[in-house]
Amino acid sequence: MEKHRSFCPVNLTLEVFGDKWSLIIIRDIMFEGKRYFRELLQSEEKIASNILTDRLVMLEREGIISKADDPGHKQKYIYSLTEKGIDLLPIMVEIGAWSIKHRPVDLKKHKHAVDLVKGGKELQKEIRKDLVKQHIK
Amino acid sequence: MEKHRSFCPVNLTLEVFGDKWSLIIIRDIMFEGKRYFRELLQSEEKIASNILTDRLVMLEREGIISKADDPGHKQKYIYSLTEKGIDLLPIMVEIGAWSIKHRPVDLKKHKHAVDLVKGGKELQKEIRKDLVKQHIK
DNA sequence: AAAACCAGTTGCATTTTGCAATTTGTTTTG
DNA sequence: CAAAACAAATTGCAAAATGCAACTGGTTTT
Repeated sequence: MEKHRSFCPVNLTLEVFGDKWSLIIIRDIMFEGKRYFRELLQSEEKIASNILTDRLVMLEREGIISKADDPGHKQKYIYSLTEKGIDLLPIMVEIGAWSIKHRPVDLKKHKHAVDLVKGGKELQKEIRKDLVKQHIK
Repeated sequence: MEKHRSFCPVNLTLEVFGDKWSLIIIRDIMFEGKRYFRELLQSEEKIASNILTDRLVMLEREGIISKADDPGHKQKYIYSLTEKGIDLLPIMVEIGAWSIKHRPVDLKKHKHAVDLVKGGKELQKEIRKDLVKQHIK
């Protein structure tokens, strides 16, 4: 039985990403190239394995990522972004822009984020193309 | 003593907005023209008064909104967006766009959101100007 | 003077999160 | 082949956040 607090666009997004971890996972898959549980566990912010499990299940249920067996390693799974997940790129970029302007971002450590924000729609389009290549089919 | 999980742009944004309510409040101030506690309490999603109090304090502490006495009503306070708050507009628009594309948004009820997304950067610039006029100085 | 309004506050039950240890099975190493 | 390391979780439990309803002290309206 699915239930929504409302059918407002902002709310419907918060119902998926309104927590401290979901977008961290998306960030690591999208920008750090992480594809495995163990890799995602290594985030700078130190996500706990039970939370990671919970979020991966939720993100898969919501159609934002997909999970597939790793060919050649029976107990490994590879996580991919779906198109719905890749479509989060513009949100991530705007979040980056706001954060760089208004929060104490470590600019040296996150130069790639600065570049992405400065790169505009053209760079975004390229990154999107790479993501599609890496994640979709 | 302030402490961050990391100095990544995405994380630093989540440290402020990584919950189910903060952006709902921003939405109501930004797009619904709400300025008072009682008005914000009337959100469609039914925020509880203690949560609202908590988030307004946090958002003010983070410099995203400001709180001022209402002239001519001793116990009323008026909440305004700061420039930092108004700068969230592009994030809200991208959230709206993603949600309209991928989540079960009620398009009839939220036609203004559809318009905003379709309006592009020009409309966004106008809305920004209105917000500055209404909220800053 | 009474009723309604205002911005919260309080108390308490439920839910979510955080952390460390453990589990079940699979690969790799010596 | 046996032992160690790796993989994706699961479990148990304490702490923090959330949700809900009732209440508070004061102000404005009727």
